[in-house]
Amino acid sequence: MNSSWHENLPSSRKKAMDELLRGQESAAQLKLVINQSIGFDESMFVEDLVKKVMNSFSSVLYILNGGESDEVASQIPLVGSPCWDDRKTSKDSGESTGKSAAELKVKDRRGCYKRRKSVHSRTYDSSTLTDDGHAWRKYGQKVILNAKYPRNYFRCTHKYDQQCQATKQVQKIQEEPQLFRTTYYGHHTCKNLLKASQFVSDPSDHDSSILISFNDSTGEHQVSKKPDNSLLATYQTVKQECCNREDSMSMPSYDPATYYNNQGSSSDYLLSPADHDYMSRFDSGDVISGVNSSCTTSSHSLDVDGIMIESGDFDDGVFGFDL
DNA sequence: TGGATTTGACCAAT
DNA sequence: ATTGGTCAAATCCA
Repeated sequence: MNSSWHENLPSSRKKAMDELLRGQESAAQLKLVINQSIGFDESMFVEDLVKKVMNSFSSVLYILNGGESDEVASQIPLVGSPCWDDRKTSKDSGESTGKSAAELKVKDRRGCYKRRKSVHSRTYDSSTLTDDGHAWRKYGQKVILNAKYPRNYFRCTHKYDQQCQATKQVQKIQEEPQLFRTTYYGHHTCKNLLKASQFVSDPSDHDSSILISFNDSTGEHQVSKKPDNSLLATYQTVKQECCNREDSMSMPSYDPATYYNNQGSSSDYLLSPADHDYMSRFDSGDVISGVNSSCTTSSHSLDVDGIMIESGDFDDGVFGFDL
């Protein structure tokens, strides 16, 4: 992600996008004002409306921007390319050509992945590893240079049956070994609706707050709970992210990711419990909100992130909360 | 026995 | 040449 997309646009389109961004910002501010002035029930209704408004902004921005995001484009293999994931097919074709399976395997894998650099990510720190509502499968662990703890790689369980491209990395934070840093890449395009009903936040958690860190240069943000003493009532999806080895991770359970599509200035926002609720409900729209998006590639979840990735290149604070 | 994890190897980016 | 992300065979486990 870089700043060129915005600079290179025709001036009329750029103006339109700037205007939309202002409208989006205003909607975000409106939400905050409303949250402070009305009751919980009304708040939920209003938040829903604001979310729809902001999604509309995001969708239009997305369309004006060409309807494509680096993230999505870079992570979905092209049909017919070596990465197009039908490993059975590639194996079968390998046998039919007479070349050794090993040789072909190596060739088939060429160019099948790229390093993440410009890809948007959401980083979330937590002292507990609890369920984020999705089924993950570990596919790798790597010792990282100058890092005391290894990095663990997870992909969505439905990568192959539903072509879901979501992945995440989990690593103990060296400075704070009691904390885990989870970085999410891509979006779930799987229909994993079973999880939604099980996604219940702990009422006791209302006393806690969340610290979100925005990083303008990278487009990243972090959401950390402080204090992190919450555990969800139900955890069920992470298959085996727990082990007892000292040099690895201790992952008793998984926290529902309270990361969410957000972007703004390089400031830290200390959210109120109400905001936490809000985030819990709308995060990952797919499984949590159930308001207007499902866990599909359609529209908003993707669009929003696509836009928000790039919005970091705008002036600080252009975006408040992206819903 | 099928699905999940482990772990060494492969490969692209730097 | 080094490093990080991914693959896939071997292994584990319910």
